Amino acid sequence: MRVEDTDRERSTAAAVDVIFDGMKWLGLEFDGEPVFQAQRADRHVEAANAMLASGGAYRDYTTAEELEAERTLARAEGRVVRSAWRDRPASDAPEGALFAVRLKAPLEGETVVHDLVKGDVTFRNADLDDLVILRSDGTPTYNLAVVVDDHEMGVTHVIRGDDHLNNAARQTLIYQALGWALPAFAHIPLIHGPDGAKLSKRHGAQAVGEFRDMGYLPEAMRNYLARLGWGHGDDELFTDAQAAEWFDVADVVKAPARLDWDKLNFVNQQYIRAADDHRLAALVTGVRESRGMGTPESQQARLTTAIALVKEAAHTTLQLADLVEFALAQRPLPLGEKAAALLTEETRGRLHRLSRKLEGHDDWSPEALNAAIRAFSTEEGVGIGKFGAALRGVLSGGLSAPDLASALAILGRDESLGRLSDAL
RNA sequence: GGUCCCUUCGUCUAUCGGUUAGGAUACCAGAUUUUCAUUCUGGGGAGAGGGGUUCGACUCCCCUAGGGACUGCCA
Repeated sequence: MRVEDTDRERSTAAAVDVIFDGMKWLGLEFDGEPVFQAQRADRHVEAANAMLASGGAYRDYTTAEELEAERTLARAEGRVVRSAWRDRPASDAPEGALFAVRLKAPLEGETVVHDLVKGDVTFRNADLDDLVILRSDGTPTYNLAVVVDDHEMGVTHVIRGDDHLNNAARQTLIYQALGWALPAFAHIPLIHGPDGAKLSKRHGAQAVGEFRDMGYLPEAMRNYLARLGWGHGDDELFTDAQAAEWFDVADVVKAPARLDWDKLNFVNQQYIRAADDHRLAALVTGVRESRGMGTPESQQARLTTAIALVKEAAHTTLQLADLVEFALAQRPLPLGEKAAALLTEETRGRLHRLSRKLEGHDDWSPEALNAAIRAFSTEEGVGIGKFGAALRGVLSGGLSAPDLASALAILGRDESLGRLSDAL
């Protein structure tokens, strides 16, 4: 684990925390202690000095204004930016002037990046500019730092977004200037938003933590994300172990994939079904808390029962919280307008008789209750539709609720009969 | 502008020269049903366009178009 924090401005403690939190939540663990790149600046500077000494780099005294002018000119001429100091003797340098250190890249020939995903990508060296490796304040830049750290940390595979494919060529030049062996490169496509625009850190970034807040399970995210840009036959749902066994960078798709909320929701639903009810209860309790709703310890058992009976309908834990809300509402429940309208004299009588029947009912399993409701319907000589909606309204207080038998089972005998008697 | 990358159903993908181009999701229809959902069954839906190479191209090559990345003393 390495935090690339060479940009001291952007890399705040909060920004770094987001990274660690996100990884921890996603369940992506790492070996050893994290390395903070900025703390290895001395090593990076040493490498830059070595390049300076061997002629692989040069001091650039160009001012910001001059650089800007050169940039416009270079663009107009359709060529890459070149510093005048590349070939000027350092003795020309103004006394005490600040300088940046640039890689002295070859002007001729070509550089080939052997990429595990994209294949061999060839760049003409003339199209590669002399990137800055040390800023005028003496701090190293990302491109130098990664090369030095990857080398010294023994990194064998550099797998990153394909927005770095161009950098791979220039970093290759740094490796060569330093006389180091290259790691294997694999540039994987970026993930785009549903509209096809790129989903990145600078454009309304979707930090992983946001998915947690939206009610997604980390294992569902792992599965969904793995399928974005990669496939293994017809397999859609698989474990981490299977993914690890099947995955090979070489199989990664070359084109960027779009994030599809519908499919993410479907995958998440599958994982919610498979998830442990107590774990889900804890998550739902958290969701309720963020909504300003408490879930007392005394309600936990009912919450867990409710989750077991309704979770198959939930795409997210947010929806799951909605689905169990009726079970945790406090008596007496307000009767919604619709439910009140359904409570005609006839229906009241019917629910009254049903209530008496349920009082004497021992088995409060959904199956038994379902049978009881059906039997009652037969006794009354009417379809369930005649009183089902009203019963639902009384039990749920207008909130969404599962089928009647499940709702009764979730609430339990006392609460169910209590809600009925409140309304009647 | 320049360099580089990419292009199979709406979306995610399978296919690695010979398939009725498969699956998932989404969508539509039907069934189930006490709301919503779930579940089940069925259905429509794709190789960007044009040239080659080949007995045969989604698969290989070229061109065009479209999309994207980079072009920073950011990462």
